[in-house]
Amino acid sequence: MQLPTMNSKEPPEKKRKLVEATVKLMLARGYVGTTVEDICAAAGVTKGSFFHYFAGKEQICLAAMEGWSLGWKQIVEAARLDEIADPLGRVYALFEVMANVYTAPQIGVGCLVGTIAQEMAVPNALFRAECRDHFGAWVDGTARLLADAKTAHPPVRDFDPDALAWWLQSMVQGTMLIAKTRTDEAFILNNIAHCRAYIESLFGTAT
Amino acid sequence: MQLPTMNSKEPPEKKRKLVEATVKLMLARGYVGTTVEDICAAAGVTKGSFFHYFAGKEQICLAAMEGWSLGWKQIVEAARLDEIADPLGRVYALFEVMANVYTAPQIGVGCLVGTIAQEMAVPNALFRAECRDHFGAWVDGTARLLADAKTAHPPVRDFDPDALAWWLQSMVQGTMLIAKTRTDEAFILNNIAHCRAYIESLFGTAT
Amino acid sequence: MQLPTMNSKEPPEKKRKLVEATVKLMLARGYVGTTVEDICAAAGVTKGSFFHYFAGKEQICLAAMEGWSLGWKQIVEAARLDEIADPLGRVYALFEVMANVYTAPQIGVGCLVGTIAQEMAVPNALFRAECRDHFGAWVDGTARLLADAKTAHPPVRDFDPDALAWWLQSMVQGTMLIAKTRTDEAFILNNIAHCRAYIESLFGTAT
Amino acid sequence: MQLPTMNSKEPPEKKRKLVEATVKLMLARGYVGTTVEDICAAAGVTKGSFFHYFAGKEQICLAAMEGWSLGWKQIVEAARLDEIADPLGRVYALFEVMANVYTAPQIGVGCLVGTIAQEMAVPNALFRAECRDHFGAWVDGTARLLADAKTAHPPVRDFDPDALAWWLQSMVQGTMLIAKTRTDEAFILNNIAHCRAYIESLFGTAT
DNA sequence: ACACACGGGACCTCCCGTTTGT
DNA sequence: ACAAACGGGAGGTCCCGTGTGT
Repeated sequence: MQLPTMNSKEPPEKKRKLVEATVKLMLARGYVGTTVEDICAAAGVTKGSFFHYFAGKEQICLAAMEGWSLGWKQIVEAARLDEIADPLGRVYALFEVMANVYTAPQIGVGCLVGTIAQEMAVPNALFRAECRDHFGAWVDGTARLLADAKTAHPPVRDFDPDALAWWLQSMVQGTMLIAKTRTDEAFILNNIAHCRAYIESLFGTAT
Repeated sequence: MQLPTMNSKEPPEKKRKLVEATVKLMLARGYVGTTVEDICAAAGVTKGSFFHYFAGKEQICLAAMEGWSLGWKQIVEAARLDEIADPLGRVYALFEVMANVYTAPQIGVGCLVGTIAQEMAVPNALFRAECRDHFGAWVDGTARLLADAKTAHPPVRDFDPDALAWWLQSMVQGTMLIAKTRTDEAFILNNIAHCRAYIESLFGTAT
Repeated sequence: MQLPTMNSKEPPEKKRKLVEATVKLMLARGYVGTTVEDICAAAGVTKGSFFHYFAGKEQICLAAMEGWSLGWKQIVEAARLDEIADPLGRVYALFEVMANVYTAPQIGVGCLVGTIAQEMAVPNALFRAECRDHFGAWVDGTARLLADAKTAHPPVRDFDPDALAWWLQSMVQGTMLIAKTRTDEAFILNNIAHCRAYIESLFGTAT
Repeated sequence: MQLPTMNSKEPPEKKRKLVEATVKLMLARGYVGTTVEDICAAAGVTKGSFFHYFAGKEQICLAAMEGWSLGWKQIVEAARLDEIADPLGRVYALFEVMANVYTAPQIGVGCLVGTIAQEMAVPNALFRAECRDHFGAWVDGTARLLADAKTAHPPVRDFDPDALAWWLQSMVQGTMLIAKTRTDEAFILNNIAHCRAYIESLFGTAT
């Protein structure tokens, strides 16, 4: 007898490879431009396996977005923001994390959720909702940081944490989008710096 | 009887219709997701005519982006920013223009150049360069406004007009992207307000 | 119920059918004049299957030429020329074989390699090389027979076996070409007779 | 008032250019592989003119074959074979002419009639007949030379002038075909030499 | 769990010839 | 005589998903 997967809790190797390949490919070529066969080839898997694990392209894309969000969540968690005493410091630390990740050579430039949203949000209601939720989750986290900062440091200019978090997310998405057309990472750092400067101006901590 | 084109200088009616349809469709479905057949159907033109005017999908897309940029240029020109005495007022007026256009029910939400960039910038070098140039043109115009404002009003916090313009363009792109997943236009107005607030903080004109 | 392929070593039935149909159709209509749809219809196969087995029209054409050459090789081998004691007799026997095949109602008149060469050798480097090699293989075999004959029977007029073999192949190709415009097989036999007469004159065996 | 064509007897410049382009292109790419637009572009003419002079692709191809045959006729006539006293010498002189033309860099390698025949003789009855006639015309001329030679020099081995001429034409076609896959002109000269050697053997004039 | 033959259809490209106008 | 817009349709490619068997 043969043991299919040692740890029945972990997703099978092939399934993981497929999702990884999907993330990488769709990040670069978008949803429609990525074919199931491309994904299989990149994952070193046959189509038979693909359709064993996923009902179709749509499903693996959803899984890839889920994986993407989870990955970011882990990156942020790994930064141990909660160990930073000053709530406003946590916000600035988040900027640091983004600066580090976005300028490091990873799977590729861009945000998978944003890429899918741009292409599929209008024609496909499911993707629209899913992307909105992923954006929303990120925004919720950021809004919480901002709200905490606001509580700790009365801002010189009032703001709605939620609205500001959406604004920040917009900035992130726009930066990732334009970064696809440029090579210099100075642009990314510059954008982050301006965002930080704005936050500082709100809290009156500008030097 | 119908006259094909009275004025031989103007592009033929059908060609214009094709470009318009391309803008509208690609804005919503992206490049790959938009079919030449869709474009022809939307423009009320046969495929035979399509290939009479354009060498292929790529070419009509480039033409569509050109048209998109031109359209924006005309909108901004129509706003007669140069009639505003205060250079900084011109910057704020530009925000007004964007706010008006983005919240008006036009061809659809989003930016065509950004949509193409997201999907095609990585896999297609031609599109990458073209999108970069379109972004660059918009940025140049904005940077000029900012530079003029800087000359007229010494900022309380120094900034590079060019870098700030790229930051603003990123904001625009990110906002358009996320707007595809949301229905409320308050979000767009909120983002613009935050940008304006940042500019105000730079010039020390915040109330 | 039908078993797809019993012997996993043999190429699938459908693949073989496709190659056969390609040979037959391209022989008659040439490369460009033969459509993939025609091939599929003639083979009783769907286009989906076609592209499962072949990357494109070019590939199936190469396979068809390969099959054509292989078929001729088998025909010649079946003639058991090596059992003929006199090397010169083998040459004459080869003429017999050609006469038999060319006048028998087979898949159609003509040579597939020659047909493709005529149409594709100039514009397509791959086909040019491939056709040259197929011609070369046939020529090599014939040249060997001629060299053996020369060793056994000192010719009254010297000749280069290789050059003579190329001359013979030219004759074969020209005959097949012109045969496409004529219906009488006497023409083919007449051409072969003249070639044989020339060989006889070289060896001084003319009656 | 404007004179369309000075000499109303000569075909218009554009018409001639079209035929020339057709010859050149179809020689290289065959009939189906040559598009009307290609021809127009190569001739520096618009499609409007094309369809003014020719009813369609088929017609210009027929004209091109006619022109090709006429060209050869003129080349042979220019050789002034009739000024050669010995009829057999005329035959050998014809070989010289062919050797000169085929090894000179002309419009391209190959025979237009043979190229069209290979591709179109089977599926298109009109082309089949036309090609057969063009071949026949060449064969008739050669057969006459051979018949004259036979009258003047009793051959050591009898032959039918007509059948021998067809055999020679086959050789010519096969040589042109294979030449498309090779670059060395030595091959062409070698083939002609073998043909001449055979004729010599028939007349007993071999050295 | 996985491999692969297979089907149906969509998409881009482009071609031939006509129509319309100069 | 010539130029160009235009139409209809076909051809090559390829893609997603299913079925069948191991």
